[in-house]
Amino acid sequence: MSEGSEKTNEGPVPKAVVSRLSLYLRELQHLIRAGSQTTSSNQLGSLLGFTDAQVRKDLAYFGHFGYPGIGYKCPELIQAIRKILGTDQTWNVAMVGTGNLGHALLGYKGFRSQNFEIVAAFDIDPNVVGQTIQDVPVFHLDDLPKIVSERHVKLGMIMVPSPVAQQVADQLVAAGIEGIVNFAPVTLALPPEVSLVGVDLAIELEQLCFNVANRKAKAAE
Amino acid sequence: MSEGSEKTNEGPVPKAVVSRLSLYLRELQHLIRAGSQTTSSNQLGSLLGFTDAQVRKDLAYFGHFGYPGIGYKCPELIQAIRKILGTDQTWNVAMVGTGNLGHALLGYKGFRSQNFEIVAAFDIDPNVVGQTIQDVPVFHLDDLPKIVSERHVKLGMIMVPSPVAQQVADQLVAAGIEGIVNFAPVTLALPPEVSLVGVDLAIELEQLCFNVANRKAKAAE
DNA sequence: TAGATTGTTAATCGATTAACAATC
DNA sequence: TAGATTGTTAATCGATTAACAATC
Repeated sequence: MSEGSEKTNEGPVPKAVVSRLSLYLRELQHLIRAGSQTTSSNQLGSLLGFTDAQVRKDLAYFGHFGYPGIGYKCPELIQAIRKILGTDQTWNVAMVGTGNLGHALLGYKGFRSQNFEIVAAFDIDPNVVGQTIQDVPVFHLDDLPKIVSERHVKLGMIMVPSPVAQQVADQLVAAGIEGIVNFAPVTLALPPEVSLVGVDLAIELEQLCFNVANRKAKAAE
Repeated sequence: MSEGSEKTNEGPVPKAVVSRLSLYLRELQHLIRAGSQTTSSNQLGSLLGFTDAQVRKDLAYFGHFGYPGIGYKCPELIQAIRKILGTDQTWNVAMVGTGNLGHALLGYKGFRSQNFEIVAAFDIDPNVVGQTIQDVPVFHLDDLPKIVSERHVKLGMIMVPSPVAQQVADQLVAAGIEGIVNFAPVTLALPPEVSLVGVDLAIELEQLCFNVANRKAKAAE
């Protein structure tokens, strides 16, 4: 087995590389389900629309995972990428806001299968506090610091209305959360040591819009 | 008023520029709500974590929207960006899949406020077909081509389980849809003339994970 | 062996930033 | 006028791709 632990490439890892790593992982999991035990940078790249060189370069940031002449062994590479991303262990997640979207996401199976576990939800509505949604207990927002500390929660998801998103973010940070996924369509100001990913559904549609509206211009180029 | 219609910069517009355009728009809308009638590339950039040069360069792809010595007039720039993105007119959207997540998104207010209207939902479950969810009628998937054509639907959202996502995508394409937001955690193969945006919630958490796990290494750089 | 494929270097390409004349 | 800020060019920086020796 190739020893992949030594990082061959110095310097910070570009954000784009890390996001492709997640795509490689997802694709490898599909390949395994489809019965492939082995793949290549060419196959992996083609499936995702990247060049083979890109795939190899991305992986080379973190070590040597392939076999010249052979390619990559799917289960092995999956394990390697999981370790790089940190998802070889389970991460506890807190969700703040149990409205339509939060409620729905509490039942989403896709998290646990990638080693994320929503261990607590938070709200201020007395009608939901104390309840259980999809086996997840709902606490009052005031209990956030206590639960985060007790359950070693490092990641949080913000599913509250925009006007209160920043204040909820501040509370998450104060409670010791280290990374936040924000679904509210606002820009959050956070200390630099806290990581942030924003998901704005209207913006995703806008991007599509631009492409569709400029489709013909694009085709003509 | 500055005439911003002539594109000053030739060639295709980078994807990153278009996505920042959406952020500028969102920020401008906040500024207006906060009472600002005017802003500058410096202010807009600072709020979002970009340089002022980046903001001006991005806008320069599409025209001259600012006033030297003054800055940008918020309402005017909002209108200009809307026009660039194509969201100065309403886009009809079809949603396929009315499970937890689809159901929740049918009630999401953030779409209409940016000029997107979900005019129809689709499913194959006889228990939901014929119903109305949040004022949106649910049709059988077989009716997709008819409704897409009748209602001039150009955009679709895939909210079905992963195993059927590709086949639903094919049906959307066959029905004449021109852009798709895919929430299923799979890579879709689409003809090049159809635009695709993928939203994978587990991947968003993975990105966070990597940053948190490498937080100390990053801080030391 | 011949064919396939890796890891890595060098070349290319594209995107960001700095700087500044023009403008208000 | 002096101060502020744009649009744009040139310089810098970083990311992608091509190419190939090394390996199986």
